Amino acid sequence: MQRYNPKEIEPKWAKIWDETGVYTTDLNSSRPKYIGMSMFNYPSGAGIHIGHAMNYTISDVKARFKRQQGYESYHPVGWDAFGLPAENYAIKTGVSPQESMANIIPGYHKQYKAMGWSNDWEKEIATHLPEYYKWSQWIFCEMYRHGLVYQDSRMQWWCPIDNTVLANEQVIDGKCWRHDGPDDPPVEKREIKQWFFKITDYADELLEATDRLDWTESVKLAQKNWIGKSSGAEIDFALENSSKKIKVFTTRPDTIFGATFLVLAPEHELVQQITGEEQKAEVDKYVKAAIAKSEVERQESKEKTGVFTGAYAINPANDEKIPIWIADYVLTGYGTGAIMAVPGHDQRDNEFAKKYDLPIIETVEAYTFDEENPPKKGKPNTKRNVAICVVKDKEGKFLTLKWNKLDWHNFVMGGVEEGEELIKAAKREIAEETGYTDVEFKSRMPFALNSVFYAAHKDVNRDIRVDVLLFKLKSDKKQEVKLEAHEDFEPVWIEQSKLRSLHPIGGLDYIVRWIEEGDYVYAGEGRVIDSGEYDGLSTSEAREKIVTDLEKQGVAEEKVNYRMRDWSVSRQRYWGAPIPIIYCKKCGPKLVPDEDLPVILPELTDFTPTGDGRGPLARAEDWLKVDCPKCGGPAERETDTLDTYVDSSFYMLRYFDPRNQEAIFDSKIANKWAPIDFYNGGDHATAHMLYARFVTRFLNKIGKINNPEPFKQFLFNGKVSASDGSAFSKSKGNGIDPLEIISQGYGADALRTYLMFAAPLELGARWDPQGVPGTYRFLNRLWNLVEEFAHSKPLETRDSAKDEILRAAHKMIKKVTEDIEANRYNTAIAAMMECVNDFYRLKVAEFGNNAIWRKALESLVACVAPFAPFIADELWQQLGHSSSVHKDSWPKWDEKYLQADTVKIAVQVNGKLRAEIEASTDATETEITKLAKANDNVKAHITGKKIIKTIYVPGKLVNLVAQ
RNA sequence: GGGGAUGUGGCGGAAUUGGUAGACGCGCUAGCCUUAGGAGCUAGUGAGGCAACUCGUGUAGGUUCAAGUCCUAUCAUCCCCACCA
Repeated sequence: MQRYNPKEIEPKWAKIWDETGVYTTDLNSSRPKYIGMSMFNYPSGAGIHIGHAMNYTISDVKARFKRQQGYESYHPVGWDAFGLPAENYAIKTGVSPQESMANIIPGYHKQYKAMGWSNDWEKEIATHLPEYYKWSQWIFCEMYRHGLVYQDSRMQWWCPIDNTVLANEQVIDGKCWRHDGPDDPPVEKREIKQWFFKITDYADELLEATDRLDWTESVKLAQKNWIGKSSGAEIDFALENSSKKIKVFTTRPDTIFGATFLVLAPEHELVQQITGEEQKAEVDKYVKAAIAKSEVERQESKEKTGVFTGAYAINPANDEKIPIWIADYVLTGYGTGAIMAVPGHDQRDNEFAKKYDLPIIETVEAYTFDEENPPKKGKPNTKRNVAICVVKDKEGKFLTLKWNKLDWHNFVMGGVEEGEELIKAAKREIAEETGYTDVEFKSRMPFALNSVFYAAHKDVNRDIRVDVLLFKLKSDKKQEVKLEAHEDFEPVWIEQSKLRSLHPIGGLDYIVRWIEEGDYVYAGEGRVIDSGEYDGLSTSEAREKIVTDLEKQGVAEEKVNYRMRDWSVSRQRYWGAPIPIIYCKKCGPKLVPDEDLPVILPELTDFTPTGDGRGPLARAEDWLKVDCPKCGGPAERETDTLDTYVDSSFYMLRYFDPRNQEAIFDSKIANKWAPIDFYNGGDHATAHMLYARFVTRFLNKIGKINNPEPFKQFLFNGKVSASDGSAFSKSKGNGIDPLEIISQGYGADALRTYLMFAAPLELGARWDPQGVPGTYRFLNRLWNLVEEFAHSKPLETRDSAKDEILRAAHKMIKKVTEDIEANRYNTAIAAMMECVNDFYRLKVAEFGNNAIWRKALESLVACVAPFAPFIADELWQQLGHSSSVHKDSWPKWDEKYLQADTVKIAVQVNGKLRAEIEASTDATETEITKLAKANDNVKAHITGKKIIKTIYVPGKLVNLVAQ
């Protein structure tokens, strides 16, 4: 018998797999296809880390599982080779990125193979090779030809260290993603001319299709938020004494009667024109300061600031004259860069109005609904005004009424008579019901509550309007309380913290929030008031009607806005695909003709950015000078390179046809292989995924591919964290090197199995130094089991434990098959461990070379194979196979073996477990109940009691309800 | 501020439709065995109690014959977005 020695068998099998090409995919195979992959790797000098080990093992297990099931399974591999780290390394050391990639990537080959990942190396891709980035450039051209590319000057994030433009997502907490240390400077803004992809043209369809994706829910949500669709209207506000107008975007046109001022972003184009002489100095100062500030600094100061322009606009809804302010809480890049401020129903406008003493008008009342007593159809409606009287004493306690026989405990409240003044009515109620007479009115909740409900005692629908008033108890002075016969209640003072436990009337939540927070801007839906002809409408009705009416006057239109901006693809850097554009003085910017693609990135010796906004490519003078493709005159190439997200937005499709020199891919092959069946990763869940979807949709539109979505299933897996729960980081030096774990003697199999076993994939494993030894022990037990079997004597007699062996094996097959399918790898491994334990227990009775044991062990080895491929192939061979376990070996389970003769039934008395009985599988309810009652312990608990109910759950439990 | 997720032994985590809480692994305890190893095998391991039994899934209520699971409130941790009108 041999001992389990991963150090010996793993390199052996890696070599065999390499030589025999087990993982080479036939893209034209007639088998059903399966393609599973993880986000491709950025090659760095450091080699793979534990996070890579996690990510690629997840997709590898999936691909191997399908390969064993008979699919033509494809686990592609590639390198996201362009990007800043290699370039910065070049700046530092003078080693060109081309050279460092050539040094680094072969090292990765060895590491990937040592991890046992079943990649198809024949189809390897790398984004920095001209044969690949030709297609990055081609996509740029194709988008250009379809009107999806434009050039514009924009204020852009600028990293003062790298001297380059940054994308929004590369700015983290106000600093460059690569320089986010405490001593690093914040990012700046600079105006730069750059190329954009019009992804916003696809915003709606990207959003609309998101719901149907089989993706991790949180990622879908992040995509939706990123797109950030909001529907509303653009409304023109005419300027007073001028023909000019200001266009605002709002999602709440229903609140237009509450719009008491306008606010423009400091960068708004009209600011200069409308500012009055008197205000000019101050406005200029404010605008200058706002522009100089980075957006991050603006966000840091939470306090709203702004200045009055001196100009007025006319509210088109009511012709009121309202002042125009500028403030930096209004962003220039969203909507029209101008808003109508509704301080009555918007938190931000409210803060601003309070600070600068601008009028606040409420035009929306809350509408609440009593779900327990919905209005009944056909009953008359009776309207009523009601006051809720919140009385607070000196100790901060609140006066409530508690009914003695009813389930009712709440504030003092009562009807307001016709023509009666609200505060007077409230005081009267307080005095009548509680006796307190010395109360002082403090404030009224800024919006009323409306509710329609069925009042059973009067058999009518009540339509009530509730005002909430706060009073202060000045003294304990009381009058005599004369209660009517049905009024059986008493006043109770309660703490503020107990307010939420009052009887749940509709709107209680608003009232408590108003009491707790002092002021509370109601931004919800409801009923419109003080809005002229629209009074009484619901906010959604008013929204529609107001926009329609304003549209008729030609001053409004419905409008959808997206938070998402167009995709800036220009980078002032060297290490990327050159943007295929030629600038001609005569003809302007022209595309490089397709036949001249790729535009090869020239070799340089100096990689530092020029610092003038142009990238290092400006230094390649020979390369720079070129003839204009249109007029043939002297021209210059674009010196910007493409954002690396462009390269990674289509790589998954390039895998379908990686060597094609004539096209990005052959549509026939792509249509067979798309979409990617399984994709996973622990980063880039928003931007990369959205860009990949955008580009795929584009290729679908131009007829290159049938499926508009690239990824059928996406699993956003968790990261591996250190044993104390913190993240691994270079600076802490607490990283785990997968190759070191392997070379320590545990092997890749034990490492892979541990990573997949430690936690659900979405959660991410926590590194436990004892974890790999644990899965190693499991593999070792499996090894010894098979070895012992292989060396055992033939067992002629029928196996006495046959049924149990088969049941253990088939239970395991079922669980593992279903769990891998559903991405529950941790419980799949647990099932295999359980099976090994079962086999150890069973082999005590009888173990030897017969068909049953052989079959059982074979299925176990096959199920282990996706997780621990090396040991599986070795043991598969031990079991007498000459072909690899990694193809067409997946076992099937048979339900008939899963049935046992007897089942254990739990017996409860009043819901408490009292016994466990064994009954035959086909026993009837009566038989089982009888058996249960016969149990001694059960007897002890039911004697002297009457069994009033028996609940029987077939095959599981009996619950005797005794009294 | 907004949105989302998660709270279960000493630890990582299991638990279809509500139906025996703690699968599996780590750690720990005891015993066995031996080529004395980073080994293997067997048994035990939520808490309290001699026991019957009682308590137990962040906290407080509720629904139910029965709640980790459903409802209400609340606390904590983590992640994402962050003045988007």
